[in-house]
Amino acid sequence: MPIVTLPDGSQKTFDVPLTVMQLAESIGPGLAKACVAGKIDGVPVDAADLIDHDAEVSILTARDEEGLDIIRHSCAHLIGHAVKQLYPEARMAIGPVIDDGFYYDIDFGESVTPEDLERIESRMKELIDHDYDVIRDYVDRDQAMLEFLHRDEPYKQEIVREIPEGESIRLYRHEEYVDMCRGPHVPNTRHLKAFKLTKLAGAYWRGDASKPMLTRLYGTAWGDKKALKAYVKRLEEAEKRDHRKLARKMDLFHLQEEAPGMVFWHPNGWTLYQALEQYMRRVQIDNGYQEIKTPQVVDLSLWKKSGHWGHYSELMFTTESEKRDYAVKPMNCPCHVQVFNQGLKSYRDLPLRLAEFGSCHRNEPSGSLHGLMRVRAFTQDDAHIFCTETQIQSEAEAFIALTLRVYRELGFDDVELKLSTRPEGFMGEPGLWDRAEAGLEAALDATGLEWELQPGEGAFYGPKIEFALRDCLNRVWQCGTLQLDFNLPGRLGAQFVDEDGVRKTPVMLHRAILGSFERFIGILIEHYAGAMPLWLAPQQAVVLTITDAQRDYAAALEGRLQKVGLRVKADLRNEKIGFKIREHTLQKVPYLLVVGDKEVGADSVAVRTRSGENLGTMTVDEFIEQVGTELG
RNA sequence: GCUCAUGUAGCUCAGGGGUAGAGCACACCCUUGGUAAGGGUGAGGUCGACGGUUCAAAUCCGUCCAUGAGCUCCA
Repeated sequence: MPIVTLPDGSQKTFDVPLTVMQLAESIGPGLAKACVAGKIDGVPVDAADLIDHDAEVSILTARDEEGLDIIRHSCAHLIGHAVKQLYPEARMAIGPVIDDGFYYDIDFGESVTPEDLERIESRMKELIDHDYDVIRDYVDRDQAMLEFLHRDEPYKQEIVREIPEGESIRLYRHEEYVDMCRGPHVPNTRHLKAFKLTKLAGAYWRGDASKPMLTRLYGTAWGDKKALKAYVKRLEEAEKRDHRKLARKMDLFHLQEEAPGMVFWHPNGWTLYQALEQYMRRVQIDNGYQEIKTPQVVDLSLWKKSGHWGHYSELMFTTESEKRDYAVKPMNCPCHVQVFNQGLKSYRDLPLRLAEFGSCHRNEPSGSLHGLMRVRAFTQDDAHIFCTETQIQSEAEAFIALTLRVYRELGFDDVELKLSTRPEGFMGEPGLWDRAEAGLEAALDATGLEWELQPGEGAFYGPKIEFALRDCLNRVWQCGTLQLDFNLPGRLGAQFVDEDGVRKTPVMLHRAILGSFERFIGILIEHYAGAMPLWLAPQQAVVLTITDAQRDYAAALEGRLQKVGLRVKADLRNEKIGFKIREHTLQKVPYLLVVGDKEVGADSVAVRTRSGENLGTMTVDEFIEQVGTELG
């Protein structure tokens, strides 16, 4: 006699246990039709699952985020159904849900082309039109193993083997195809009509590069075709923000074959870069950092001593001269320790904060290069803080606060914070790690923001905090970082004389706010879709003449505005004003200053913004004052 | 590094076994026009590189390089 409590608080009493679907039917035929699954006391269940006790039950439909995920998950199974019909030799691995969609990793035993993807999608659509019911079976481990032995599915067998004995396993039958899954899944394929296979790629089995590479088929699925269409449209719009495309349009930088992963900055891009660097320099000076500069090329012996050669020799550029081997620096830390090591340091010198806009080279794997986001030559806004163990906490707190402030000022409120703690085989005494990790946790909690714990992901020499931002396609990129280091100072002989007169080894904090200028600028471009804030815009204003009669006035105005520090150019070309406005609007120049005979006579400009807003006519002094206020 | 795809004019792209095409950009001329593309003429290409097949390769095949998507990696 289950009493069912619905999400709106109403209750229904039934004489006998009933399925979720039967409950939906009792509420209304529309809901039954839309029902993809349910939740009993918060636990997602199949529509075919039984409600046999008093419970809070909700019906999931495509309108619920969870309902959508179920549709996506079922689409993955549908891939399996179609693939096994078309490619009986294919071996199915795993097919989970991801943001906006799903994928399936499959071992086809042959290469798969985009044409195959179309074929598979067509077959999936045919199968959907069967409107067949998805049948769910509960089996034990032996039965599941038998099923996948019969079907010769080695990857599924491997998964079954890892499921604890005695646990009930759910099999989902799609006509002749069977998949194994925690579920829940849709009761019928008619719920899967709004899907699309989007791309195909390679992916290692178990995410392990030493294991076979499988073919991953990606897809997206939605509650209805309208939502699918809107998603595709959204994606297209997002791709227009791609920093590589905008860089070409705005003439910011380029990359070319002869220097893969290394940036050729153009005047516009370098202006933006410089504006950002000046800003960061100011931030560092105001926060107790001292700027230094260290060599690009350093004898290999230092990299051996620091341990980097042992770990990263493959990824380092090397050179040789007069029978000495050198490496192009892949990071700044060992050099900063050299600066610290000059002269005997006292505890009174700590914390000592050394900053460098450090140019580094890493020979990243060719396949990982990605526009400005992943390059081989980059400049970090790097700094190392040498301090005592007791200073770690306050330094970490100050750094996190500073980083979040900088991000806010650059327009980012949505930052992903992660804490990575000790891995297996960590170095140093456990007590030190305990205190350090607790300190970082407390510092993160103090921000009041959500953060993610990544247990075991820290470096062997210390825990770390990461600050990550997202690009136009929602891909996550690590930017800021704070990394504790209990190893390097000792290795490279850094010492200070403590209060008690004893020489001790300082703790070192590696930290960067932007991470690298390259990556951060890439993120900035996509974040603003090229329309940079006034202070970062390569060109802040442009003077547009209507006819040649205003050439002298425009040229003089250009000089006058440059003199007050604005980045301004005059466009004196013999073109129609509409043409010039279009061009500079597309270039995302914040202010377009139109001058015709009327303005010449009144020492004024007609101001239009890149967003198309007409601010009307104002005197040149008024304009200067206005942008001065805006720039702060 | 791995899987798949792509590489043709400065850019965006079409074409495709018989030695190249469009739009925009560029140059020159006309036009002097008040808020998102005025008109005309012209110049511009070893079709990513190197091999192979062929009477003939930009086109077909192979290798390499770069780029894109994803995987792995990222001190």
